[in-house]
Amino acid sequence: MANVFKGKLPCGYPASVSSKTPISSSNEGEAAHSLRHVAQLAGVSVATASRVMSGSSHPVSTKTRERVLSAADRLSFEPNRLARALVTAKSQTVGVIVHDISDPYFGEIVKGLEDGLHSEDYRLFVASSDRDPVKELDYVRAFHAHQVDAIVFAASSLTDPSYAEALETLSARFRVRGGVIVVLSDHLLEGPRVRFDNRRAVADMVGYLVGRGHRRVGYISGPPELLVSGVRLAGFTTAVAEFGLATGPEYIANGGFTVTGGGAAMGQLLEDVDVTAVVAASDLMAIGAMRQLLASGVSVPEEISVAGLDDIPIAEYGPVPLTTMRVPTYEIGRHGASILLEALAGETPDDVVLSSQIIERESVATVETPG
Amino acid sequence: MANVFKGKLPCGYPASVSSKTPISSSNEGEAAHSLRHVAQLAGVSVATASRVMSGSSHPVSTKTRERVLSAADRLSFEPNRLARALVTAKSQTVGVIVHDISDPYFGEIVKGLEDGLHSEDYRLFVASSDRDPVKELDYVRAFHAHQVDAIVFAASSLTDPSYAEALETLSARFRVRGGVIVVLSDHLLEGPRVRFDNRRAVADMVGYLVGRGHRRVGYISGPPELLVSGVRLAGFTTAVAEFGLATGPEYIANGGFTVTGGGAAMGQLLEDVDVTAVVAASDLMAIGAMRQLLASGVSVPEEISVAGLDDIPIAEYGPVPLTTMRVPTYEIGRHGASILLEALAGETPDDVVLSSQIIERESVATVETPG
DNA sequence: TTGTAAGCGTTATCAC
DNA sequence: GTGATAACGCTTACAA
Repeated sequence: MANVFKGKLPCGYPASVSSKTPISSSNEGEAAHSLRHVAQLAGVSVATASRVMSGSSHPVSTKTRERVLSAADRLSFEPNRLARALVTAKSQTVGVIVHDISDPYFGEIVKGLEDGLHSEDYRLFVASSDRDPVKELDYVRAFHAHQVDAIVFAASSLTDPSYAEALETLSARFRVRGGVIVVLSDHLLEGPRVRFDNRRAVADMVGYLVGRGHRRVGYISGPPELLVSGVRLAGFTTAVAEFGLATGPEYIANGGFTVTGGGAAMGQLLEDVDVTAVVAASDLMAIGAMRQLLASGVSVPEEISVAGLDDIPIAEYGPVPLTTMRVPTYEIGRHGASILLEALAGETPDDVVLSSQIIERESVATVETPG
Repeated sequence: MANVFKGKLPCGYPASVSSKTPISSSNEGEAAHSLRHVAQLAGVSVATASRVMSGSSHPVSTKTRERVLSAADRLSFEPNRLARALVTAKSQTVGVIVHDISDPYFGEIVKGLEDGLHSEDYRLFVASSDRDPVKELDYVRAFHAHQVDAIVFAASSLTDPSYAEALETLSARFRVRGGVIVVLSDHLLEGPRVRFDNRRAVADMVGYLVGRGHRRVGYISGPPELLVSGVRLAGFTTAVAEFGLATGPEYIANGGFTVTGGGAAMGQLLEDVDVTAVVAASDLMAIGAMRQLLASGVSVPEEISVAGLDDIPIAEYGPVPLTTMRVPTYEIGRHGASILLEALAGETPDDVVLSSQIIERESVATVETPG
C-alpha cells in the first residue's frame, strides 16, 4: 500500500530502497557495531534484537533469542548507553559532589556509594567543588546536562547566600526533569538523606571529656564557610553551656579543617586560655594541635588532652594515637546508595540515621584535680 | 513542490501539518526544555538555535543570536549532552580506573585529573576495581558502553594472565571506536603515559640507605598480584646486587600494601634476619613496620631505620616522621590530564617522565659502625 | 544568513 | 512472536 511512489519522497527517502541498508558488505571487526549489525547478522529486525539485548519483557522465541545473542557475541556488541538513555530518559549515571576527592573522608563516602551502585549498573561521576560556590554550581549544571539520574551531595553546603539561592533553583529544575537528589551531609537541600548528627557528636565528645574531669576545654573549629562547621560548633557551645564549663570566645579558634590550621589554632589557644583539654572539629586539626603541643613542650595527654572527630585512618597512627569520635563515612556512602536506589525506584525512602561512637585511644587523660 | 500529498505520507507524517509543532500552548517552566522550545520562543529554526547554543562556526546574525540566547536564558535551557554526544560521537566524559578511591594515593591522582579536565568541560567517571580482575574488566566495558572519550588507568595492572588477555581485547575494541587510553601506572597497556620510575625510586632509596652506612637492609614488598609490586621489588633486588648488600629471600617479606600487613612482615623480618634498616614498598606498610618495631621494644631509627615510598599525607604524622620517597601523585594526574587532552585533540603527546625525590624526616639513622 | 530534514543508536508503539 | 517506524534531542549537510 505504501510504496506506490517513484523517486524522492517528501521525507527524503528514495522510494523503494531502504536507506537504512548500508553499502558495505563485510564490515566485521572493523568499526563500532550497532544493533543494526547484530540484527542483520541474526537475520531479525532491529526491534527484535533490541528486545533481547535490553532484556525487554516483550516475548521473543528462544530460537530467535539465541541467534541474536550469538550474533551480538560474534560482533562483541556493546549497546550504546547514550542512545538508550536518550529514549528511556534513564542514563544509569549518578553524580556525586564532594569538597575534595583526595580527602579520605570523601573518598570513603564515594567508595560506599560505588559499592552500592556498581551492582545495580549505575556509574559514578565525581566532582570536587574545592568549596568554591561557582565550581559547585557549575558541576550541578554539568551533571544535569549529562542527564544523571541522581545527584548526591556528600559535601556540606556552603554558607554563601547567593550560592544557596542558585542551588535551590538548579536543584528544583533538576527535580522537574525527574532527577533525584540525595543528601549525605549537613545541607540546605531537602531529599532522601543519611543523617549523622554532627551537633550531638561534638556535644557527646565534650560530655566524655567532662566525665574525665575536664572543666576548661578549648575548641578548634572548621572553616565558617561550611555549614557543617557551624553545626559542629553549635554542638560544642551547647555542651559547654549544659555542663557549665568555662566559656568565652577565647576558648574557640578556627583551624580551617587542615593540619597546619589546627596547629596554628592550638598555638592561639595556648596563648589565650588555660585549658586541660581541646576538642578539634576534625582529626586532621587534632593532629596539627598535637604536633603544636608537642613542639611547644607540652605533653599529650598528660598536660593537655586532645580529642578529634571523624576517625580518619591517620588518627590511629599519629604522634599520639588519637581519641576521637568515629564518623561512619563508608556506611554513609553505602546507605546513601540504598536510599538513592529506592528513590530512583519511585519509593519514598526513610532517612537513615547513623550514630557516632567514641574511639578511645591515648590522647585523652583523666584530670585528677578538677577545677 | 513537496506538499502535494494528502493524508498520510509513507513516512508517517500527516501531509500539511508539521507534527513537530506540539499542541500545548504554554508550557513555560513546567517540564524539561529542548532546543525546539528555545527555537520556537526565539522564532527561529532548530538548526539556528543549535548553531548558537553549540558555539558552531556557522554564521548567525547578531540579532538572531541574541534572540536565541535570551530565549535559552528565559527557559533556563541546558542542552542535552547525551543527544549531542550521539551525533558528534564525543561524550565529553572520561573514565578513570583506580584500585580504591578511598586511598589518598589514588584520590590525589584523580584530583589532578579532575583539575586538568574540568576547565576543558570533561566529566570524570571513577571506578574502584578493588584489584578484582572481573570488576575492572566490567568497568572497562561499562565505560565503553557509556561512550567515554578516554579511559585512564591510574591503577597498576594486575598480574592475572587471563585478565591481561581480556583487557587487551577490550582496549583494542575501545580504540577502534576512537577511544583514547592513558596510562598513569605500571601497566601492560600501551598509550600516552605519565611515567614514574618505581624501579629506580626503590633503588635510589636503597642507595640512600647505603650512603648512611647500612649494609643489611630488609624489604617489605607489595602484593604480588600487582604489576607495580614486581617493579618495585626489582628495584630492591638490583640495588642490593649492585651495592653488594646482604642478600637472600629471608630479607624480603610481603606486606600486602596495608598497615597491618606491614607490621606482620616486619615481625617476620625481625625473626629471620638481623637488619639495620628496612625499606617498605609503601608508606602504609612502613608505618605498620614502625609500630611493630616500637611495640617490640626496638627503637626507630636508633636500632632499626625505616624508609617508605609514596609520601602520603600520613607519612609526616606517624609515630616517627617517616623518611620516604615522594611519588608525585597529584602531578601524575595533572600531567595525565594534559596528555589526555592532547591525544583527544589528535596529537601524539610525548610521555611525561616524573622523577622522585627523597623526603628526609626522622625514621632513618646513620650507622656508625657498619656491619 | 536561514531553514529543511537526515541521521546518531536506541526503545516503544503499533500493526500484523 | 515479529517487524516497521516514530521518537528521544541534538548536529550537520544541503538547499535556498
